[in-house]
Amino acid sequence: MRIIFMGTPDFAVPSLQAVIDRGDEICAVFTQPDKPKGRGHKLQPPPVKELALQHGLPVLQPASLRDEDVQKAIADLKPEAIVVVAYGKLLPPSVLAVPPLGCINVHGSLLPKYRGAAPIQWAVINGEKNTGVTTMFMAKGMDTGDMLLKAETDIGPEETAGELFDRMKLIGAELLTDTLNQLEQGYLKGTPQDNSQATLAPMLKKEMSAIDWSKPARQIHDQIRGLNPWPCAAATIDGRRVKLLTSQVVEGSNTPGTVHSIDGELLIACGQGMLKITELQAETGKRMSGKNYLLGHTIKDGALLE
RNA sequence: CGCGGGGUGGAGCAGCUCGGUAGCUCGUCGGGCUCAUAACCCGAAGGUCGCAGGUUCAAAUCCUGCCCCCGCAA
Repeated sequence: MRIIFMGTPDFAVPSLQAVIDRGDEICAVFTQPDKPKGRGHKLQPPPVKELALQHGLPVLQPASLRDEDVQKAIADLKPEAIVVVAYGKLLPPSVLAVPPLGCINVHGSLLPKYRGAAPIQWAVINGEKNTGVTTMFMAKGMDTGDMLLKAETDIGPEETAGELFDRMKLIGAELLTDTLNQLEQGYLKGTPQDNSQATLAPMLKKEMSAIDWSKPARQIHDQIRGLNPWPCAAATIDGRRVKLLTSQVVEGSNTPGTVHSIDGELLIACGQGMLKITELQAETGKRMSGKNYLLGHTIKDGALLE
């Protein structure tokens, strides 16, 4: 099949690999422009670009798809299908109309739930027991198109969004392969979404890292693992900003926000139950266990801010 | 030249400003003690203080260069 692939981050890499492995004719790979990243603000290529270049695929990085020249270029490529995986840009209607087989998207949720930019993280934050990947035909709205195939997966009670991400990008790649295979054979049809069941999973914001310790430990635990690895739930201990990376819900109770050192473990009282901080990272430090943190940082029993 | 923090026995930290005995918590090993406890007590092993130069009678500490790690920001 003659395909244009559009994608940007790590999540899209296995999907691009899957298309490559299928032996499709990839006439172009669209990805976001290189951006200054990391210390030193060096320009860094998106992961998808790196893989594309390794395979000698033509890479295009337009700032916008609304540009008429860009749209014409896409049309001139005459793709049979456009595959979009976490591209990060909206496709205008004129682009959606280009490929005869349609624009196929890989989305990290069981649609119509969790439409939007951060479906995986929100599923964890909300304490969902399972989630999945959906492939669909793209339509005008945000993740509103007709659904093609789904693959479910359980969410572990301690699993972080990052870990789930790493699993789901592989599931997504497999599902994409199945979807393309079946589309090629011509018997796969889209199923409309039940809009009444739709929920939104908007982009995460840094402000979400603040913890309300009056909430039940369970909820805070979900917040911590859902925001890991970015932006990460954070607390201020002795005036130092500390990211809380992983945790466990334990028995106990005290004024919400109170810090305790019990059995050498770092515990924080919540509105209901307590939270054992199993892994954290201080401002300038490496990530380490709560135990190790306590070895080098004397913490008096006291309240936490933020 | 985006801003900033850090590399010290196995782990996490202090010491560096005001150069001169290697410190703390934990772990490890040996011994003791208790009905018991995240136990406790006594003792021991274990460190090229990231690397290389420089200043000095003397450098973990001051100066220079390099390597590695990390936070912010994006």
